Amino acid sequence: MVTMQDVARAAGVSPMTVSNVVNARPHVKPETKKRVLAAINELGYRVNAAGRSLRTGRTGTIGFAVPEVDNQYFAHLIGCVVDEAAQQGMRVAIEQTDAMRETEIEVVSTSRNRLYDGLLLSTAGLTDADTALLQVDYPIVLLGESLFDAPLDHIVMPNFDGAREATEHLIAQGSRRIAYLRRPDTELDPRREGYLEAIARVGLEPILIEVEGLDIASGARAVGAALSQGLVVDAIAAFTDNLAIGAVRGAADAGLRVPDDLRVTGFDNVPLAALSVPSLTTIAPDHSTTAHTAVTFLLERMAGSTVPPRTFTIPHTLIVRESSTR
Amino acid sequence: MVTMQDVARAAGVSPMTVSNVVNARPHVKPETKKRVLAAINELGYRVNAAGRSLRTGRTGTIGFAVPEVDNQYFAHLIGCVVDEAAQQGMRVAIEQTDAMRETEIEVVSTSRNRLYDGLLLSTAGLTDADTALLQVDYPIVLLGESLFDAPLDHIVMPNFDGAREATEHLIAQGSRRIAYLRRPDTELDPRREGYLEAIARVGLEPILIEVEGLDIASGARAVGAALSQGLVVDAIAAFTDNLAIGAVRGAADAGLRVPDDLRVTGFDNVPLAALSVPSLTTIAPDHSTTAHTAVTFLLERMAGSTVPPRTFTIPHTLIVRESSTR
DNA sequence: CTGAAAGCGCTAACAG
DNA sequence: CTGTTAGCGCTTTCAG
Repeated sequence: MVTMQDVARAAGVSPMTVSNVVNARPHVKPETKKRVLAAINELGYRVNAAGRSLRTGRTGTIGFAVPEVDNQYFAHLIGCVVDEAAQQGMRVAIEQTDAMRETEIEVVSTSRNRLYDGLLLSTAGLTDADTALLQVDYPIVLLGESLFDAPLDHIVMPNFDGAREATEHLIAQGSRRIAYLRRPDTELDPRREGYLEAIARVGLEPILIEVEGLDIASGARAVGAALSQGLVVDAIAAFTDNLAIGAVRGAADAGLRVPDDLRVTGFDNVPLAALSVPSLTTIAPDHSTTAHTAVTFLLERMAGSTVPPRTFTIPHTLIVRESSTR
Repeated sequence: MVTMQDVARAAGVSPMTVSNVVNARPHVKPETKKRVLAAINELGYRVNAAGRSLRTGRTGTIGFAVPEVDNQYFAHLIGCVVDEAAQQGMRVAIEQTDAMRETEIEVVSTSRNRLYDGLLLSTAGLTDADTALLQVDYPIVLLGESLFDAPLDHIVMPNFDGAREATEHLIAQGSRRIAYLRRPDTELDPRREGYLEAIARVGLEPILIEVEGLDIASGARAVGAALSQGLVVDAIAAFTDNLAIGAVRGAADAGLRVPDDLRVTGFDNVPLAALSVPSLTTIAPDHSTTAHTAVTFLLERMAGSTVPPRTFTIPHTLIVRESSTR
């Protein structure tokens, strides 16, 4: 391995000068700089990130822990975060937690994290009881659900309002038997609360269908099973776009067509939502604003900011497409 | 920051003993070990990855460079690779290259890579002329297209055979005006060659539709435009599932229904393929075998293997679904 | 079974 | 503008 020492020797300067050149610091005579660069090229020198990190205490990498990479919503968000971070000169390492509390805790607390200058944590499994675990000596920004309050910056989805608006839209379209396709495993779901509020406001009967997982197949199975068991509904508000797309498939399996027999709405506005057949009515959070705000908050903390923890609610719009209109 | 020194002092042992405990090495008296673990817990000690890396020369992280994270196919493959690597005790950092040659070169050659013990490179922009750039002092395994031959392990897609089989399937279904939805920017496309072979074998006329990008929207636009300009086809073999799903959308925009008016096949078998409406006939490469083989090859190289470069062709099957059958 | 010494590659602080 | 010194936290080596 070629070290700074080697380059310094070859160029007839000190390692410090090589360091100055490599880090583009001012006050290096052009002539010297040229000699150093030539030596770097000739020897094929690359700075050793471990040495630099050990010295500076920074790695230039932020971690991004997501429940699942293979999920339209997170895949898209990862793309946005990677772009945003790259603009600010940071790399992003992805950690997959499988939405499991243990894995999330492991990501936060094990040595792994020392490879990161900060962590974006899209948590799905942690609860109020775990907030103490989030008190670590590097910055964390929480992303996604707003299920508990740790003293950390927090980017939250417009869960309650978004789900309420989607449900109101279905009501306005004329649906009266509106089911909510609910996530499993948690009693705390602001989107369900939003749905329930809209339903209660006009005196309709709430109908809940529970899925096993958050993938498309789970949505298809749950809706297919419910319909074939004789459940009568004329609309479904799904917890996510993925589930909504699965619901369309499940309806097809039960011989129902969307939107003719059944209106469907999603949540997330993943890229596919605009392009599936039928295209999907959904709540669209602004993904790039999300990524931008999350990365900015984190970098500010990494730079030492001590302003009180902030909560940023992602702006959203209802996008009406084919799946809910006739 | 708590260091090994601190722990050693607190436990009344030497740093070396702490190291031995942390790394689960044998020959530490149980009693000593208990004392050390207690101190670690009390002080909240975490090993510093930079220090360890600097000393050992390894980081425990492999890089995975993909053209695009926000792409069904790669998102799914990333999930498989992360799982596979985790089983082997490795972390995965994702690099996004946007399929650009410059970015791919940057990933390979800049200092960034020193953070990785090895690199999985799913290349899309490099050509024969660039193979010299891939001669670096850490292992690289190439993934995906087989457009050039570098002296490296290479996992290749069953491009030619897969596309030929998909096209033959469309012919067997009765289609006679079969278009190939081709990727942009490259003259080298083994999938197109497979399509052309199948077409030529039965004396049909080849029809090529070119897309601008590889996302769903591009497929929709290209097919929608071609059909509305009067192109008459009764089947489309698409370069990828993404494009196929877009093609279904584009056909709908032009008033055609799949499979009634138009048969469609894809390539990749992304999770959505089974769950879209209509479900998508496609070539299914074995993703988990892909991930397993890629990670295994890379770890073998990292362990010092010097066997000649290997080429592994991913096994595949044709999965017939609704989009191509009436 | 445990410890002492040395050094991995880099850069902060200061001196010249 | 350039060099010297020192040390970041860890583990390898070898001695006890």
